[in-house]
Amino acid sequence: MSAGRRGGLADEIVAYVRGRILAGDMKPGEKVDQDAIAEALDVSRSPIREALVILGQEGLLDVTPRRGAFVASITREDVIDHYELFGLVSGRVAALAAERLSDSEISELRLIHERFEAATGEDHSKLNNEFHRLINTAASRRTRWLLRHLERSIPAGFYAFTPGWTEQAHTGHDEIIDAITRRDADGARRAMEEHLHAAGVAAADALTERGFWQDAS
Amino acid sequence: MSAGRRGGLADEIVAYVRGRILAGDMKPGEKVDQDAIAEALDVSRSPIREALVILGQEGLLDVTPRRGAFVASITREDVIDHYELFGLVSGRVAALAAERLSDSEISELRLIHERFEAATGEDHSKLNNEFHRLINTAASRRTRWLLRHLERSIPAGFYAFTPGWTEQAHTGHDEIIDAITRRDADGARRAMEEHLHAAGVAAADALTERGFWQDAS
DNA sequence: GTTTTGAATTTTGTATACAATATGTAATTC
DNA sequence: GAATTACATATTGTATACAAAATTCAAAAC
Repeated sequence: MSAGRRGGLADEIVAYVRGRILAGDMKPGEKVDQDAIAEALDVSRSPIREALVILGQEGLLDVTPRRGAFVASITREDVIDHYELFGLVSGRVAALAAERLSDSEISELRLIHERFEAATGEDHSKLNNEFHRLINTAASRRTRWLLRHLERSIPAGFYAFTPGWTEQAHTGHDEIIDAITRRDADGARRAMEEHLHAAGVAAADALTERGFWQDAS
Repeated sequence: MSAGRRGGLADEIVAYVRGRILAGDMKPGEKVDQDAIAEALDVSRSPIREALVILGQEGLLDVTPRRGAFVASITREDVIDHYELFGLVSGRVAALAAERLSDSEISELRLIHERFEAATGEDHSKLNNEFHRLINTAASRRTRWLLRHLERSIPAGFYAFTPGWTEQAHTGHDEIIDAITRRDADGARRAMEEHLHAAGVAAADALTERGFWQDAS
């Protein structure tokens, strides 16, 4: 950890380990060696242990008291299901948004949506975040808290926006906006649930691409 | 931490701090002093820091990089909302249970329910857990994972079964069982959502009783 | 040949030590 | 007198040290 970091090393280590797992670099069931990370990143085990605790809470690691941390054995079903749950909560929020968002907020949403359509590469992820974040302003504090957790937990909101998925996402956003504009709460819920289900499939496919799931050694 | 503990001190510290917060002993906004806990429990700061990370993830503490951990300012609305979300997920599981539980499992559920009715004091919490756990067998692995988190997070599943709440819980369970027996998925969902909403109100009231929310100093 | 047992080694968990930042207090300035 | 600055203190974050448990591997027993 070369840069003159002054605090919050654990967060960087979390990002590092999560990245390696999601990249398919560390396989499910594999042991996470604290000393190995310590050497790789040139840090002590203190912040590493805190990072492993966080990843354990997120569900990416199984942490057993005296045995250590292991990469969780996540199945395709887990990922699909995770997004389904994400959709359950997001759907409720979308329904609220259809009722509570002001007209000007809806205009802003549409603007973000149009920029998404025109955008390229990296920007898609950023604009996607903006899109969902604006909708989520309709949710309670606690709901937003839960969404944040679901988002960073497991393989959510990480995968690259591949050409195919970008197109699909655009269609999904389109339907969501339409329903919200119509003030159709139930339609917004359904559209959001379907959108996130599709996102789950896309995420699972992306993980398959990366050689996630199991070790073919 | 007198007993000859061999590993997993952090979990005990989590329980200790969470207990103190939920008991209204540590007030929202108050700083959590690592040294103070270290002295009180006679442990080093290493496991304490891991405990604070966990409690931060749970939402009971606000942890800021170089400033320390503070008791989160949880409002009554947060608690109500938390249970609402809990109900959203549990409701979906109840709907699944109405479709998927075998007849013998439903009989078992009814048995637990009858024991709950007859039970006294401490047993209510245990039987309540059994009741919900059996229903949750109908859920996917990931859903159970989320429920576990929602359950231990914030003030959920902690409060004492006061006479009034026990009665209310019994009524709620009754309706849930009826709907499941009728194989009425949507009815089970509604019954579960209502049950957990009532639980949220009960929890919020219990916290009020304990002098939670704010410091009247 | 397989299983069991028992040290040697590795790795985790906790404690302590040290460095850097934040906090609190008092003196100084306007 | 209020605000600001400089210094002293306290507290956090990270590194290192040490103790205990788990894993490994080889020798011995069956």
